[in-house]
Amino acid sequence: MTTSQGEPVGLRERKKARTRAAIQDHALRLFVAQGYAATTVEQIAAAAEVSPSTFFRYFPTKEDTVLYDQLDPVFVECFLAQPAEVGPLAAMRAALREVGGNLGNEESERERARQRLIFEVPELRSRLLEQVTDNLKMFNDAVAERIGRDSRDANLRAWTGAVIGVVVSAYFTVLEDGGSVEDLLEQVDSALALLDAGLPL
Amino acid sequence: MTTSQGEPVGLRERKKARTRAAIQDHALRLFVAQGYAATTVEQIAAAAEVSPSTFFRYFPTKEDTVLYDQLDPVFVECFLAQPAEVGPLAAMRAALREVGGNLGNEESERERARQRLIFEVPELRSRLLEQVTDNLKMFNDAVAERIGRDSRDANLRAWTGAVIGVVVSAYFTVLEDGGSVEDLLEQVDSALALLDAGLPL
DNA sequence: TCGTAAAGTGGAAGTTACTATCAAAAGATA
DNA sequence: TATCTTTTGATAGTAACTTCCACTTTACGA
Repeated sequence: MTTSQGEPVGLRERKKARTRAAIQDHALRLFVAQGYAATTVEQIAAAAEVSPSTFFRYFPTKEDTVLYDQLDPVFVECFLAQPAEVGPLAAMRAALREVGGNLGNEESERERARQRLIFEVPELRSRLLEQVTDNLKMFNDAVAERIGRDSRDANLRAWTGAVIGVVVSAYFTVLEDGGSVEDLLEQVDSALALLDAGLPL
Repeated sequence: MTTSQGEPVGLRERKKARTRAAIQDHALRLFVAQGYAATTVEQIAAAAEVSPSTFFRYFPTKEDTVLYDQLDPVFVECFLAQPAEVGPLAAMRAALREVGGNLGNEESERERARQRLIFEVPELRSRLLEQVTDNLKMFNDAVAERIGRDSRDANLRAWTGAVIGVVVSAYFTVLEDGGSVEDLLEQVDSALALLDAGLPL
């Protein structure tokens, strides 16, 4: 009961995926409609037609319904798939464009709502930043391997830190101005270009 | 009932300051002794001999007992006090050295415990990062004024983002290795030196 | 196809962080 | 001393999680 890629797709897995998606969809919908804090887990569970216990089996916390990002693994895969001769910054920018360019209209709108929620609700914002530092570690290791350098190299760590810092800064700037997902990609990309040019002040 | 600086120092204020310090001290002590999650607000309140209601009047959340940083305003003041001809990066490094060099032994030990807690407890970590992005904004504005540039300048924003990113990266690297507060200052400083040198990869 | 193991679900009961309210106590002021 | 303001503690609540157990549904070998 597996695909050619080896992923199991039995009835169980499909049902699980559907339940998970239903919970997340209803959660986002309710959050947008009546606010994050004002929406209880019980309401979400009721809307998704599962019990509260089941809710917590799918999402460890209420926050995770917003933070769970389907696009993230796609981006990572895309980054790693870039040809070896491309520098790490260029590879990142290419991956960004590829993933961002393939967003359907509905997907883009949903993602925008998600980003707004994260930006506006302090608890979500801080959790996002935690994810970012986790990604910093993974990014650092990936780049280390890519350019054949020790992952603990101080130069490298400073550089990856700068990359992430630049991205976050651009990200928040766009969200402050209420920009779209497309604006987000554009601003992040040009900020990375500045970094590539040696951060001329 | 005020000093020559105009700060009120009545019995009330002094008692408040003492209560605040007592709560934070007992909180940190208990967290270190028996773990953050295992310590309840009731226990902290009991140890500090106040009611739980009073606890929440002094610290909006349990997290804040750890996150409240007495050194932060000192650092900001120190940064702003640097002579105008010093570049922003050099000013930052100077402020870092000044504040870090004046730490007493007890203060240093307490700070180390605080940093370890923040690093090890996910909720605290993510809250810290939120603080960092708030500081990013303030830092950006301060630098903008310092060098006479618009605070929304994309170049500037990318640059300040990079600075903060480099600092955070160094910070986490040291904490991962269980370093002291002195190691922390040293690593952050040399990471900033790398940034100053154009982040040679 | 049937029986059994495994996985998923719901319900109930408990813990704890946090909020709101209000009356009593303590400090400031005249 | 008398009064006015600030601070405190007690009480009662809400909601996010956790734990545990009995029940149903799905998977799979015989």
